[in-house]
Amino acid sequence: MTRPAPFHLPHFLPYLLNQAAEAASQGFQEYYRTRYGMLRTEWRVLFHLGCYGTLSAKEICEKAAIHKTKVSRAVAALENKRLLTRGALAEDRRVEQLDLTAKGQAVFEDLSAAAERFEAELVDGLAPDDLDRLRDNLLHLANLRTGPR
Amino acid sequence: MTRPAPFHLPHFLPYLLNQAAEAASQGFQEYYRTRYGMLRTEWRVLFHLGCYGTLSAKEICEKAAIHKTKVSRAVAALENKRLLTRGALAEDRRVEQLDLTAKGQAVFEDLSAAAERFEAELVDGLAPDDLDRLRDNLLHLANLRTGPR
DNA sequence: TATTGTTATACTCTATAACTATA
DNA sequence: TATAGTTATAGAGTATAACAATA
Repeated sequence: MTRPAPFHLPHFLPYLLNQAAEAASQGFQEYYRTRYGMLRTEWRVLFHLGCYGTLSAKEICEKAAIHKTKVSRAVAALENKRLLTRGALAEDRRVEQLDLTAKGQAVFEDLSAAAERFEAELVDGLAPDDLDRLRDNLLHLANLRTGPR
Repeated sequence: MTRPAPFHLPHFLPYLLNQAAEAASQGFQEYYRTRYGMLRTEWRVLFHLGCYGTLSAKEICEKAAIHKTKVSRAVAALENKRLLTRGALAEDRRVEQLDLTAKGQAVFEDLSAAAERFEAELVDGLAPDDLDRLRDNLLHLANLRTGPR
């Protein structure tokens, strides 16, 4: 009688990645939620503008692999909080140029400093060499599929 | 004038982990959803019973770090699909022993074979040595926090 | 009183289709 | 016709509190 090789759940990459992602996001999530009442897509949009400067919604969609409906709602929420402004683009009036306000910039700076602190905690137990490889490998996995989100 | 070090979003571990986890889960998720109409917590519960044998709901909660309300609903769904049975425990009648039915076992075997195939695709571009380290590092990150879920 | 498990509820997240306006 | 962005809606995921039954 043949028995199938036993499946070892804790080694299954999609499972392991989800557990690690949830654990790693926890602290930062609580920070931006309680401190600024922001949701996940909101901080992501804010960080894209903070890191890359002026962008259109579509450019954020492409860079972050987030669906346009999610970006649209996040932009509206950030606008209500006075963290960004929309500017018209003369050449193409369908496009809106998004920019952080001074307040948005300040929030970005606080959040990115917090992000650095959380990350420092996370990588505390990892060898620097491991960390580089980890990032490379995660990036490789993330890019295996580039679909709508 | 001092400028803060620029924050590099694609290197931020919680972000990178989430992108990788989503991309990696995609294929398998579609498989168990379209083929068996199962949800995320359902396959996780099924796999715990398939991998470890008879368990109580509480034991699944602890092993998988899933909140008891989610496990409760997943167990009810799997029971409706005739994939598991509940048995009373004589010593403590609050506890229910959960076991896969023959059908549940068959589904587990099909899904775990599918999981192996998806994982093989994922790790295709990784050096075997990298993969071991990756698993170790992910496990380390996942265990930094063990909270309710 | 504490524990196992269920139910109710609300909020966040995701996915899709239909829409407006501009091109 | 196609593109940028919005709105509506439903389904999935998460979190919490209140509850029943048993210990």
